Amino acid sequence: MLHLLAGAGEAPTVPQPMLYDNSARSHRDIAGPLLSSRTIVFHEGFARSPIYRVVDGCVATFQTLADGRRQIIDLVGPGRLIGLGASEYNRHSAETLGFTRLELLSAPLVANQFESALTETLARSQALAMLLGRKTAPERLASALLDLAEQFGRPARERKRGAVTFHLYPTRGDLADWLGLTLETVSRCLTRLKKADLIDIQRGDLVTLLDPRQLAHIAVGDQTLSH
Amino acid sequence: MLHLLAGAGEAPTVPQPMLYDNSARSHRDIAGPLLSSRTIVFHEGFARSPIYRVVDGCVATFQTLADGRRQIIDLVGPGRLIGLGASEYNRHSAETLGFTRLELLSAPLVANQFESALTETLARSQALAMLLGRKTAPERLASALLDLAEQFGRPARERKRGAVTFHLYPTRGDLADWLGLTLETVSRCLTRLKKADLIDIQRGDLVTLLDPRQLAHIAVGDQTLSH
DNA sequence: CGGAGCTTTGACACGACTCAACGTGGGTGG
DNA sequence: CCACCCACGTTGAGTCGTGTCAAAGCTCCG
Repeated sequence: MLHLLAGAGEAPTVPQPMLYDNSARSHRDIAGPLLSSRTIVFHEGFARSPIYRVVDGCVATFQTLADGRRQIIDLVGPGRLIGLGASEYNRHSAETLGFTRLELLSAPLVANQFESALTETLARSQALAMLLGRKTAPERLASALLDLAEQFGRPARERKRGAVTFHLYPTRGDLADWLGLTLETVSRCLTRLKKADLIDIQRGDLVTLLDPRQLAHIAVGDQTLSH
Repeated sequence: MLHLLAGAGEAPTVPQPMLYDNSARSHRDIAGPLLSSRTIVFHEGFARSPIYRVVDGCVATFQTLADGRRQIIDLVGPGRLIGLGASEYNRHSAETLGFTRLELLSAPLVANQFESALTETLARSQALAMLLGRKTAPERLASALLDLAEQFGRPARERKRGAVTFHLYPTRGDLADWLGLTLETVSRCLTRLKKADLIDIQRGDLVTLLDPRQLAHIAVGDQTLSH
């Protein structure tokens, strides 16, 4: 089920914060409505959205081709901003990947961190280009898991080799659309990573990186993954 | 032969414009030395470079993996800026792809257009991610040629269907590193585009787009290219 | 118990890569 | 001035990684 949060058709000169959540229509808080999974925050080509900070949860930003092919540009976790690269209209869409709380940033608050946030977003986008253009499927998965661990991870109870555990917001299909692969290839690579004892997945969405250092080696091609 | 332009090892707090060109060492002009092909302007991981405007020619920005795999992040033509996404150190390298004239931008000059230039760079980087993650080889080539025409093109003498001609700065290998392909695949796709009468290539580096509209259809997958 | 949505696994196909040979054009030095 | 060289480009044959299509397995939840 898809909910809409912001972005009517026309472009107000001053972007208007128009927050409402169909699934819980009582919410009108500027501060932070709780959005359910698969809520569209803003839509590519629509009037520029205001800028939000992800307080909790996960947001995917993505572009879509006419025939339905989708490329996820970034997965955004707590603390980071969404709605950045827009000009008059949004350059991409944004969708929540789980229960997510956003915080609307006021103009002065934004100005403060605008440049550094934009620079970081650019750096991540360029790292993604490197990944998409030149890395193999296992390298992409290793890179992705390390990134997610950094954004969503808490140190695991098991202290072995700095293991990290995190909640996996994206589905296999989301990961595929992020990493330029298919759902099946993502699944197969995760299986290989499990069999190599580099990761563990419990209950489908709880991931533990058992050996981040080795994953990092795989991520940059210093080491290959067996079949 | 590789020339070095900027970026010693250590990081000065205030980035120092240190322009010199080994191939013509008399140049010390801040205004605009003429750089020969394959000159490194700044290097990934080195102290942050100042920001330049490309006056004439072409600059490639790229990242490299330890094993030599290279991903070109952007090809930058006249009027656009390089050196943008850097923090304390450069996030990528930059190299000229032909005789190129740069202009050093002073701090106030930069501030003026910093945000819009950064936003445009981000938009281009995200478009590249879409291309790398989800487009086929012919679609990538069509997209690339249209982009280059916009940056380097002058309307061709022949007025047929809005044909455009431009000087092709990148080699087949450069295009491959930009589009996430191999040199051979790029060559084969260009041959197919020629045989379909969509483009023409004279003297190896002068490209004419004979039917930009149809190329645009191919670029977004609305139409496929015969073999 | 049954169904929906997501995941896993297998068999097969195909696009892009690899390896290799050959062609072409511009520059250099004998 | 020509022969040679070198970098770049083209083309072909065969391989391989990833995509496609299909079936079956989980897990949650009504």
